[in-house]
Amino acid sequence: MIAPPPRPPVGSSSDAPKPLRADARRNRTRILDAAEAVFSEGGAAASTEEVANRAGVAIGTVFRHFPTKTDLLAAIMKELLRRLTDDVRTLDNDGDAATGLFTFFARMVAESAAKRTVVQLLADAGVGVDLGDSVRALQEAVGALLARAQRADVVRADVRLDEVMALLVSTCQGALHAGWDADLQRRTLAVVFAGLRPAPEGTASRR
Amino acid sequence: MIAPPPRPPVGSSSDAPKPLRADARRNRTRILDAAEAVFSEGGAAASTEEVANRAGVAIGTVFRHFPTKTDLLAAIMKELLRRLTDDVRTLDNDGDAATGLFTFFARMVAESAAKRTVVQLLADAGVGVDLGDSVRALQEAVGALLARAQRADVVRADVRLDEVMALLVSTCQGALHAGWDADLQRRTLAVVFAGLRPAPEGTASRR
Amino acid sequence: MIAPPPRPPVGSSSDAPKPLRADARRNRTRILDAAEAVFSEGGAAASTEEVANRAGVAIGTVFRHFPTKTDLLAAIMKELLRRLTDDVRTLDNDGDAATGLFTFFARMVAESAAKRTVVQLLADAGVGVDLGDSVRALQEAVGALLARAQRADVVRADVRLDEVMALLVSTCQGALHAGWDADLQRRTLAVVFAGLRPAPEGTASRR
Amino acid sequence: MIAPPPRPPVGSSSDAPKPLRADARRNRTRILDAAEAVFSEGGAAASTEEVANRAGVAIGTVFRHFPTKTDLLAAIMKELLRRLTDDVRTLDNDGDAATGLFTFFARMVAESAAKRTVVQLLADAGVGVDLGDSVRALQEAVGALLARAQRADVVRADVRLDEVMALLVSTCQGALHAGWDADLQRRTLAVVFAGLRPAPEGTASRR
DNA sequence: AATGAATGAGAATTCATTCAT
DNA sequence: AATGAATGAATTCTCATTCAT
Repeated sequence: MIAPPPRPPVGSSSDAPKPLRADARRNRTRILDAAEAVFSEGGAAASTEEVANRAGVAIGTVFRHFPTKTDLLAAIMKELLRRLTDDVRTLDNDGDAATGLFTFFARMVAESAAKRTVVQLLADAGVGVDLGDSVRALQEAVGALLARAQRADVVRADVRLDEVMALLVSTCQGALHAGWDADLQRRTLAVVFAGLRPAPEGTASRR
Repeated sequence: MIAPPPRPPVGSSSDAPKPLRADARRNRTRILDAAEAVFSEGGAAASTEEVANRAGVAIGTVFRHFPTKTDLLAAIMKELLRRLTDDVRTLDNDGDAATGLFTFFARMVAESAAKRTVVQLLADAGVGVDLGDSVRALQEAVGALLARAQRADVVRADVRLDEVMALLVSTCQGALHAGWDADLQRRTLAVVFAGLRPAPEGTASRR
Repeated sequence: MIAPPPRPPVGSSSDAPKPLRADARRNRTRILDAAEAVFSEGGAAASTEEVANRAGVAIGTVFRHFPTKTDLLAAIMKELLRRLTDDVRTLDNDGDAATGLFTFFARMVAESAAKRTVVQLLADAGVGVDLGDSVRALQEAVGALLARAQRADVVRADVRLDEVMALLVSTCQGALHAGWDADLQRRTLAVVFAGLRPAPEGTASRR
Repeated sequence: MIAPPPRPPVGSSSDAPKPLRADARRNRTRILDAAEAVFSEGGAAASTEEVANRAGVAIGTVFRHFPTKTDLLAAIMKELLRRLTDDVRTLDNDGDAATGLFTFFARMVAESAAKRTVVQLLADAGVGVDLGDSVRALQEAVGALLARAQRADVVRADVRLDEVMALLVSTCQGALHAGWDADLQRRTLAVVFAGLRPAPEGTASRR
């Protein structure tokens, strides 16, 4: 007579992290790792079967942990966003208001260049994956970094979080194209960073 | 008077634009138009059948003109790149060295925001599609624009074509994400443009 | 720019019987025949692949003709209902008002006993398959038969089409159970028929 | 006082109701209840996992009690048949020879209409489920009821148990189709009952 | 005995591509 | 050249059943 617990809606924020059996937790991790690798290489179009192979589990196991492919994609991306957010917060607490934002920006772009993950996934499968909270968390963390940078007067006061995020995402997305070597990365960021810095004394910034 | 079949352009693999029957040429055009629309809406994952439907031809006809789906994708993108290249050249011949590069940049980003085409395709199917010549042509055209802008002293002398293209692609890719309204577009570009402009007199640009 | 003709909704009554190519029509027939056989034997749970094998076509061909398994089931059942309806109409036009209804009833039960088709399918997959028109057609045809039988005074006047159909379906469904040999069939129908006949003179039918 | 394990009924294949631990017996009951509910709602295609959920046990527990899904289905149906048989016997011992058979018939059909159980299951999974003894028991009980009804002269003498069972199963099966409301049920049964009653005096029943 | 994770064989469906008409 | 039917591999997802904990 007891109704079965309804499957939690995809992407819901109540990620009830109920304690898993040891083997289950081990597999979950393996699957996430495999998925990150597989989707990084092949984009969201890569097959779930390939993920299972790479993780060394049967296909059914993947689907037991992530009932749909979308759930799996969402899980990877949330994990990634969590790591990034932590990273930003650390930079924010570390000190050096002058470089925090730029450091993070550069670091994220570098990582994108190495792994297609973030961006490729955002571009491909972005639709239909609900990441709400995770994205917001990252945004707020970056917001703090930006505020500090502005207080330290290394970023123009009229720059808003909006466009910083936009530039960040854009540059990361760009970074995964063939031909972006470390040098191009540096030079591209140099332009962006120059654009963020305050125009010196008498210079009217033409917007 | 019918021109003799022109020698295939260097580096292209069998573009042989051999003379087509009138109906065939008409179909080719329709297919390209339909494909651009379909792939813009649904990404490279959209089906070739859908393209055929939209073009009002049978599926076989699509494959007669473009032996593989990849060929079709390549053709669309070449066509697009050609249009862009023409656009740049026009701007270059028009005059106003001071604004050409910025105008083109802004125009392309705006178009990206409206149609997913360029970027979506680059992101999705980029792999395996050979666009060599077309991309080079666009790059050279932009290069000319950049050179003029630098001569007019509205872009820093040490900025290279490389990073301009990188910024262009990145920003376009960013532009198709939800939430990029016209205002965000303007503010994001403002940062990039500010980054491209020469640092006024005594300011040392820290790179 | 021309929108593709939308796939007609499942079970819609506009079965646009557009002229098919010869091979396509041949395959369609083969598939329907195979499907009738396969689903008769294994119930609606039988696999579409099995249908394809039996029909001697590839699985894709089955799905080209019937976009979902449900469509295929609906098609079989409509076909069957059509045959039955024709059968009833013939009996209705033939003459002998006294026996028409009983003959049809018996014939249908006999057929059910031989092939599980009708009933099995109705029972299994009935849900979700829209047969509206086809069923109504059969019902009306039987209604005519019933009316004649009542005018000929071989069926009680107070019997309604409703319960005749109910008895028909029930008996057919029963007929496919193991153990229904011809004799049991005859005896079971005898009871039903006796129940339909008018109670003689002074007998009050206790309902 | 606990009864000793009864000797397994003749003809059954290893029903060995060996004494179970208290919790095991409780689980067995819960599983059976859950299974009846689940399969009634979703037909035999419903998943065993769903049964486990509804019963509040793990899937492994279900399979420990019933090694295959078929075993579980068989168990439900046996249980159901047992209840029905008890019901018939009670009616048989109760008195009122004139109405016993009709009452039971009507009651069973009504129950079918409410719960798909009996019939749906018979139709869906009937194949491969061995119910031998249980069915026989029900049949004998109904046979007794029939004999009494015939002795009381409310059922024709030439009606055999065979066809009574056939009518019963058929009508139950029919009863679960959509549209069988209480009224249709009554009218349909009225025809069947009229068919079972003796033809009054001078009327020759045409069989 | 119970638990619940893992397995892996299907099942339905899609789609690029081929080929007979 | 065009048509559109046929092909069949690939993909996502389900579920009965097994097995380690």
